[in-house]
Amino acid sequence: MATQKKARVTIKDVAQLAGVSPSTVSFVINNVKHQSISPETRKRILQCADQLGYRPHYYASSIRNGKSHTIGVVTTYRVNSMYFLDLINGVMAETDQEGYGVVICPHAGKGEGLSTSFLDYFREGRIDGVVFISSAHSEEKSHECDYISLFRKHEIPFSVIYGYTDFPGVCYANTNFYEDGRRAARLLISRGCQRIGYVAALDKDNRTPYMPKTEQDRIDGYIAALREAGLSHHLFMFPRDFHAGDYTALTCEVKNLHADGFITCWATFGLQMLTLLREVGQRVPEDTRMISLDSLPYLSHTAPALSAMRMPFYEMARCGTRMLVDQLNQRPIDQPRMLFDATMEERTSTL
Amino acid sequence: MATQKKARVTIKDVAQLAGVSPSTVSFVINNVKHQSISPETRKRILQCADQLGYRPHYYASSIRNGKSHTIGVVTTYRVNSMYFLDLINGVMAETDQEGYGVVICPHAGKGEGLSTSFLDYFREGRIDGVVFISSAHSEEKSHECDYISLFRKHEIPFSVIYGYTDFPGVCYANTNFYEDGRRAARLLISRGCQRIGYVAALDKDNRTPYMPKTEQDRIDGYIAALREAGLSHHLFMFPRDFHAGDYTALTCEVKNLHADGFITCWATFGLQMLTLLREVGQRVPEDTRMISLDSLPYLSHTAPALSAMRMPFYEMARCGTRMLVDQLNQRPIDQPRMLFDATMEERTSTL
DNA sequence: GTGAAAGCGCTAACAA
DNA sequence: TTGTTAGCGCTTTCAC
Repeated sequence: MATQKKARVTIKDVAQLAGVSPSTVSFVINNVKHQSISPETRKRILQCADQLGYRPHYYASSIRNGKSHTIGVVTTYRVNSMYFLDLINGVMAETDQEGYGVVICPHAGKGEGLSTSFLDYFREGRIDGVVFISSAHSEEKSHECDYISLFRKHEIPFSVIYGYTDFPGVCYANTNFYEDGRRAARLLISRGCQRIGYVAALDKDNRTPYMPKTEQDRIDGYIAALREAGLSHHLFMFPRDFHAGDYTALTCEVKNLHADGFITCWATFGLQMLTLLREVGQRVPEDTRMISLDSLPYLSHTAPALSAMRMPFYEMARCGTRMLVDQLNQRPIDQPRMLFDATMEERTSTL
Repeated sequence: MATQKKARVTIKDVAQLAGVSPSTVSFVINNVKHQSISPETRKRILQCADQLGYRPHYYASSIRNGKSHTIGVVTTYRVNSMYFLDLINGVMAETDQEGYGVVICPHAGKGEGLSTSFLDYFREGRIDGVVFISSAHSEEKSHECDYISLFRKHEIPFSVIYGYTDFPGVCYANTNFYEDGRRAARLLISRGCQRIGYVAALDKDNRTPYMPKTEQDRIDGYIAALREAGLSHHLFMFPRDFHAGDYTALTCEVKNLHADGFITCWATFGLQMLTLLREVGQRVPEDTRMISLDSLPYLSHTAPALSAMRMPFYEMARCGTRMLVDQLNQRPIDQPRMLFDATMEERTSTL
């Protein structure tokens, strides 16, 4: 005779083995308050459950108490940004602790426009709420609003991570862009820099400045720090991937400034600037110091190693997730608008 | 009076609106074979469902037919490797198509040792099977076996991605390390290189060679390519992050070889080698060409831009997921041992 | 071609 | 302190 298909161990099996009713087992397993259980019974039940390797069927209990105990992660962009690693880790750190599950709501189709898979997930009872990962520093301005109105229309609990809108009653876990710019500038100043340039980006058309509010915030912070120190500011707008094209004009610009410090809006710009400075014979950090306002995972291996501000994605994700879970459990949220600072990763380029 | 809490739309609601019984709705929604439904009824039901925004409760149907229609992703390491992005995208590309959900089985605790959260997930009926993401190229040798025996012991369907074991009856989606080494070498040869060095890594102790089977495979491929071309091989063993310490000895070694081409086992090594070569006055790619056997994001911004082999994590994940889903649906698996080639990302350093 | 009813595994109000 | 029982929303056999 063939091996019997190993059947699921149910609450009934445990009840039978322990000689009690299923409900008693349920009470014990779930540690129900206001339900007294004699110590012996409790112990016996726990033992039996253990012995049989019993685990409550997640879906069955979910269906009964009307909560999936799972949250959905919704992203505006496809899941290919490096930030996503920190984000997912942050989300999971919090959900693990709270006994929630996580599912990533997939981007239907090619990925343009807003993806509404979360809506199906919600209506199918697979998620109780959404951690919405926005994209404060990118162009897709309008989408955050669209998503938020969808959440509201369908009464889906949610929190926003890395967002740029500012709706009352909505929970945000954001980055403190102003402080990032300010701290980077202060670091350079503390290293003795006097002429500090800020390298920002042109838009994809290589003409108009790429200036979302977040970038403006950083620049404001940079300017504020310089002003405090009695220094004047110098703003450059460089095309993306300028190193791929002809950038002699930019080289002149940079030379003319005689800067002894640079802040770049992105690490990719920082890398390109390092090359540019080497080409014009300026040593980093001896002649010119440099720090970028976001980070990459291998900056310690560039030459010189590029200092950077690591964006606080892990922290934002934890916080945003916690706020969502608090909502789901009707716990009060003390501070619905949280700002996180980047972490300074100081390396050779600012020593 | 307060707004009524918006209740879930159930199959009963649809049935009522359409003037039929719940079972009929179920038949229509699930497109049940061998159950004839009059065209008018079908149409009416579909309309009503649409009108009410009905979506079947995922958990309720799962519980009825005994499948969660969800697969778990289990990783040996914590979710911080950059590979994870490609992996998760690959997994989801396949699951979306098949109507499966994905959950990431979290690493309990600090992350040492094997994490058994997947076991609970399985017993709780939250996942039907596991896509196991191993770590062929890392030290945690023993774990893959441990995981596999656990899967088997608990009769959990699974497939292995990026694995190094070779159990009969197990589905693998792996990288073709031998070919990677061979192709990299052939590229350099085709560019005219005659003296090609391979830079491998020492273990974390900085003494013993770090030589998992996968690394040996690459080196074998490299040697084979050189032999085909009548060239001899030159193997270096460098400590990790050698650039952080005193590496004058290594510099001499490199100089003495008078190499005109280098293959590095990792991109981080490639970056460090670029710096080292610049320091000894060798131009890349004019004097010496270089390619690394794994990739990093934004390598196009290093100077010179580093050529690399992008590991086929996306492809492996898709394939491994497909094999798992096939298992779950008792579909035959034509080829349980799949090998994928890396993608050549040619940049300045090998031009 | 359609409906009634049992039951998946679990929870919670109510009885005992 | 414990057991009985009626569902949660859905599927599926069987009867009509």
